[in-house]
This record gives sequence, C-alpha cells and structure tokens, in this order.
Amino acid sequence: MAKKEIDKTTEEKIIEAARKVFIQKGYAATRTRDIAEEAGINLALLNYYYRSKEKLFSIIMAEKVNQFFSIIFQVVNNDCLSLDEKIEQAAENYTELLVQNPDISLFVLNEIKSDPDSFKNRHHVQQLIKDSSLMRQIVAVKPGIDPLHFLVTMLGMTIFPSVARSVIFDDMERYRSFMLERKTLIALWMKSLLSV
Amino acid sequence: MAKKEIDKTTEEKIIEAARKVFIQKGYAATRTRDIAEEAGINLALLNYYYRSKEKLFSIIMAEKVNQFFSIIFQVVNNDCLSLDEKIEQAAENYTELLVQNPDISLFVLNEIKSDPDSFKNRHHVQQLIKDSSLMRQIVAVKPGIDPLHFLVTMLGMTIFPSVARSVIFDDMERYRSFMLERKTLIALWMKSLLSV
DNA sequence: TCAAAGATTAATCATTTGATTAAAAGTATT
DNA sequence: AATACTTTTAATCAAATGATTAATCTTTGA
Repeated sequence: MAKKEIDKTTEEKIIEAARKVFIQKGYAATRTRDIAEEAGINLALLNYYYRSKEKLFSIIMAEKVNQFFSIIFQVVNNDCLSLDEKIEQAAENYTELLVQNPDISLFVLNEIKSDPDSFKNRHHVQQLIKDSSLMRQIVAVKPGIDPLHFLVTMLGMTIFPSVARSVIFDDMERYRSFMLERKTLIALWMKSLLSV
Repeated sequence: MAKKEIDKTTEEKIIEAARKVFIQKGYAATRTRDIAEEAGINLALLNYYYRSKEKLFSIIMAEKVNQFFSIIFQVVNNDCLSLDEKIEQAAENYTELLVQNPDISLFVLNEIKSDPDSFKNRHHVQQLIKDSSLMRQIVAVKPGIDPLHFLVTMLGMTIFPSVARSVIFDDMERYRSFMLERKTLIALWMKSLLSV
C-alpha cells in the first residue's frame, strides 16, 4: 500500500505508453505487447495493473475526449464572453491543444465513430451546443442561417489541418508554424463572416 | 475464362463487401471473415480471388484515395476556371461526394496517417497544390498570406462536418440536409474571405 | 457426353494476441 | 531474521484470425 502511493512509476509508465501507442495506432491496430514494450515492462504487468486492453483504453479515451471537448464547452457557454472573445479564445485554445497533441483529433473522432452510441450516452454534445450562449449570440448577429454552420466552420478551420496533417505537411515543424500563424487568421475570418 | 468475363458477381460481391466493411471499420478492425460474411461467400473464396487481406485492401484504398483527391486536383489545376468558379465547383463536387460517401474522409485520412510514406511516394499532393493555378490566383487576390491557408479553410469548411459526423449529427438525414444547405454557404463565405 | 478447367466449400494450419498462472524477486512490518 | 504482502517475470492458455488444402460441385469446350 505504501509502495503503491510512492512508486507510481510502473503504473505511469504503462499509462504513458498506452497513451502514445493507442493515439498513434488506434484501438484495433494496437497490441497490448506494443504497449508493454513501449513501457519497458512485462506484458503480464499490464493486466496486473489495468485488467484488460479495453479498460486501459477507456482510461486513455476518456482523458482524450475530455481534453478535446472541454475547450469548446468552456468557451461556448461562458456567459461573460462576447461573441468576438469566444472566437478568439476558441481559436487560441484549440490551436494550442492541437499543436501539443497533433494526433488527438483523428484519434478521438475515429474512436467515437467506431462506437457512437457509447459516446452519445456519456456526452450530450448536440444538446449542449444547441442551448449554448454562443448559439444565441450567433443568431442575434446572423438570423436566418442555422448558427451551427458558423460553429462547424470555425471548428473546421481549426481542426481540419490537424486531421489532414499527414497529407498536407511533410514535417511537424511546418505543421506547427502553420497552425500558430493560422490562429490569428481564424479569429479574423470568423469575425468577418459574422459581421453584417 | 469465359466464365470470368461473364460472371463477375462473386468478385464484385467480395469487392463491394470489402468496400463496405473496410470503410466502416478501417483496416485493422476488419476481419476477413466479416467481409466474407457480408459478401455471403465462403472465406476461402476471398483468398482465391484476391490472395490476401492486404491486397484486397489496397484495391479499395486506391479507389477511395482516387475518389477523394481527384475532385480537388480537377478543380485546382483547371486553367479555364476563374477563382470564383473553382470555389463553386469544389464546394459542389466535394459536397456531393461526401453526401454519397459519408465515411470516405475519415477512412482515407486515417489510413494515410497509418502509413504516410507509401502515400507520399505514390501521390505528390503538396507539390501539385503548391504549383497549381488556384494558388497563383489566390496570391494575386490576397498577397502577403500563405495561400495554403485559404485552401485549408475551404477544405475544412467542406470536409470537417463529414469527419465529425458522428459527433455533430444524430442521423444521416440531418447530416445530408446540413451538407446540401452548406454547399452554397461555403462558396459564399470563401468568396467573401478572398474579396478585398 | 466427357474430360479439363474453374468455382466453391468444409476442414484445418500456423501465427498472433489478449489474458492467466505459478513461481520468483522485492519490500515492508514486526 | 521471519513473515506476509506486493511486484515482476517466464511460461503457457485459449480464442481469434489470415491463409491454405484437398475434396466436391459446376461450367466449359471439344
């Protein structure tokens, strides 16, 4: 017990390896042996600490889903922020996340797609978006157009380059600088599209 | 031989099943038995006609990569088209493709990511884009900004809703109508972003 | 009609893979 | 030091999975 408190290294090594391998290859293409090797531990230890591939995966998945969606939720329903401020913060925060975690989008979107119901039971994205203050602010400025189109445009501008990274960019550095440069453009362009 | 010419049904049944299952689940999550069952044939027939899972997969993959990229290539380098016409055609053609093939984007982007080099050896997307007439047209209108930002914005607007479909939409019909409605908006918005 | 070629199947193989076990090594408590 | 408990390992299991084989059924062409 005392050991367990102090020596987190093995558990942590496994989680870190799982994070890396699962996100890089996805659930189906990942072998538990890959994770064990990456962590530098015996395969049996993985099951000793985390019981099964699936349980280990759901820890990583929950972590990444939360990371991926918390940004948009924080911004979208923050009543203190003006529409322009929401745009700026979303662009800023997402860009930062996607530069630090280049594979998170494809991983999350892909795994949700492979089991959409379990995601929809846990998270109610559609409802939360629909009733958000962001949506009301957009409708106020641009009535007559489904405000979801604007949100999707904003997210598309931001997230798409990370999803298509392997097609668009040769190296990480180019991707990084493109994303950072883009941060400003996204805010600028979204404001422009929303202005009358 | 005569048989082979006339009776394409078995080969076709396998290809169609492979197309469906591979695109829905990806390479790693697909079992050859799934394909055989979907095709209503014996598992051995799959190997009889296509030798291996990997060979069968590369047929589907090549087909889908071609479908996915041909649209952009056709538009991007068509010297007869004005910038506005390019925008309109790309929006039109991509929307149509993504409505008919809702899973193609995630499938293609994901499988490219899992083996980027083999893709880059076959297709030189970056070079083709860079030297395209579209890029020159954009620079002419908006000098000082990397024209790739505009292309990525356009593609993001168009493709992102299909990539995030399982998160954004509950049913296919909602997705479909959203995409069709969006077609016009994309052209409108891109022209607006490119106008001085 | 009949033999050769092609198509199809059930059974089986070999390997991979997630998981378990039993023993060994390490650590803490008394 | 002795014991109990935790951590780690090598060996192994059982199921899944891609692929093959050998036999059977079907079609073709002379």
